[in-house]
Amino acid sequence: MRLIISEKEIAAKRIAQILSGNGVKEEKVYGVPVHSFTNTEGSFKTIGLKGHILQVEFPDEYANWFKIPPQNLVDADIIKKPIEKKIMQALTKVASEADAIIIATDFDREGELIGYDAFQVVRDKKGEIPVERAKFSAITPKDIKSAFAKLHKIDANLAFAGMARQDIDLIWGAVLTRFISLASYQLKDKFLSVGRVQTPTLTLMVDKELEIDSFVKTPYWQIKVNLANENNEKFDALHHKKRFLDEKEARAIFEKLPDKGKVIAIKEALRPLKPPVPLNTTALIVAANALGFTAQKTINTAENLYMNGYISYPRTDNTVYPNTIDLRETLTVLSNNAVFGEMIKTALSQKQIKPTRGFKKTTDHPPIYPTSAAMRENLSEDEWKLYELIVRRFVCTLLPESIAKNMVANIDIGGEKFIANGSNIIKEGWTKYYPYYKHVDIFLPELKNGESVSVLNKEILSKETKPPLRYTQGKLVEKMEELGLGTKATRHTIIQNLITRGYIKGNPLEPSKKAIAVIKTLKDYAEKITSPDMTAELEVDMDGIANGDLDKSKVVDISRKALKEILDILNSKKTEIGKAIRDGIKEDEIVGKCPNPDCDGNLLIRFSTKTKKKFIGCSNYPKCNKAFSMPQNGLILTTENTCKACDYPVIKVIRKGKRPWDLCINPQCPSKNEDYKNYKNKKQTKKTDK
DNA sequence: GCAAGGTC
Repeated sequence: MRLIISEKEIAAKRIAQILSGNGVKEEKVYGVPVHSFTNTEGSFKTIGLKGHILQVEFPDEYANWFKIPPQNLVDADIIKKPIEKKIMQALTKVASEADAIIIATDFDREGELIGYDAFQVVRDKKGEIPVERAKFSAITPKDIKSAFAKLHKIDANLAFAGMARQDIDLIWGAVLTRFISLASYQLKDKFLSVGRVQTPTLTLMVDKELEIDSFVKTPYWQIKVNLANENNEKFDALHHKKRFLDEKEARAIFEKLPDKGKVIAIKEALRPLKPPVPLNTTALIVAANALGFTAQKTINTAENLYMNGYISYPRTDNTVYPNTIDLRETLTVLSNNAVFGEMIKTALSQKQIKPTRGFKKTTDHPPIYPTSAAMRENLSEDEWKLYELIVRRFVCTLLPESIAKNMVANIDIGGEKFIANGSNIIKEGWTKYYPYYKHVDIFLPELKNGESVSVLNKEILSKETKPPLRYTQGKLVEKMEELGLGTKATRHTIIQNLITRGYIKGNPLEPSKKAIAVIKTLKDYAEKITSPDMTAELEVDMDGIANGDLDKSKVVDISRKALKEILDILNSKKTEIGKAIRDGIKEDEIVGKCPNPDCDGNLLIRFSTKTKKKFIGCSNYPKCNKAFSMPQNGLILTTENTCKACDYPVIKVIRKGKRPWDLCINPQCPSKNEDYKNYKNKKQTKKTDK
């Protein structure tokens, strides 16, 4: 029997179905599904992992943050700990009867590592066993059959490249996280995390915030006129000098504008509007973000759709359909839902279907596309919204382009040049079926050269330049991909982590003062960890390991050395760093407006030296002595929200292993407050337990 | 109690 190991259960099942000639038998081994079948090649079993089954860690003796100085972690051993015990047991049990292994994990670097780890686990238990690697980019019969007809060697070097990443991430992450947390006394639930991906990501938002803070608005003026042509069709035009920095100059022109003008030039151009390219994970997050989905919600919803067979695998970098996907067939399947009838008919009526293609062509999976027709009533509202987006996007990648006509007219009014723009779609292709893209139609009548126009109205618009915009989750994911930060499967988690750590909040995302302080000190003393360059350099090294030019342990050792140098500097500045970060944290501790009607103060998180407890008190103390109690444990975050029931400020409580909890600070709040009662009850039962 | 990477 040959054992096929895949990265996930659903793949194990489908591979068995595709390769079996005469049906598949499913059994459970330690609760893990194992699929058996026989074909002309012999007998096989398939088993699915759950991604990584091993995790890198420091040995237990390094667990205590106080006893072990961070620098001791730099050269500490790294062990691999099983994280999926049941799967390990099932894997070794089934493998004990196997005479060969076929690794069929995802066709990317982490897939190679996951497969290699699984192979090692088997070999440790059972001794040498032949191993081969199946490489495929989509779980379609065509792809799977040809992958298993031509098996490859397992690529140990590629797996070693992944291992270098694991080691470096753990060492840098643990050392710097512990250092910065210890230096600022932010411990347990409040620890301050640092990492190769999260810290440069946070830096993006902090830099943006600093740019916004230091932005100086410049006032400017525009002259706008409303005109009518000889047929009395009305339209707007703007003085060709779009921005007057001197109001007097604008006003002087404005005052002497006559009430007649003349068209002096007309330009028309046809502009093709290209249909969108196939969706990968980033593009899906961006598109769904425009519909109000957070990155996490998009991923969760897409996972559900995938698990129910409605869409293809949602974690992919690819934006080019492989030719093993039958596009016409897929369209036909989708037409089972009449909602998409007309759109699909239009797509199918083309003699030749020519899909668009994006810049990224990868081997991991196909782009995200719908795989079966879902009915609205079988999906949740969010699932339907996302599914509809994926269907429309898919069909639009197969539809012809639309064409817009852009017009520019130059108009002379008393010797001053004005410009009128117009745009409208003259041929509807894909845009007709893609409501997420809205072409801005600007009306401009048919004008003739030399035609006279009358000025119906004129105004001076007083405006200011605007600071740069904060990142939305979509824009941030896009930027991360551009900079090579994180992967398709992790970017949304990185953002989510930064939120629960109290580093960022809101929509668009805004960094806390704590985040600004952490990034500032890291930039001063550990610049490397704040820049995407660290990832870029690691990628180069990983390529070197993968193609055999570099040695994994050497790469890790060089990285250790760089970290040591940084840590020496950090240690010499420990006191200043701690103070700077604690000062930042204090600034975050404005809970909200004081509810006392005679008081204009802010509620702040304070510490009572008498009771040795944190509490919420008014900034106008002792004039105002409003005060509230608050939870003593966990990370407490302030929010901009007020209670729906009583309008008092709301705080967020984050504790390990628990859901973030929004808490109204008013003890007499009318909705008060099952959550709060539960919290108190639990605390009491905990005490009595002891 | 540390990271980032998989998957649920």
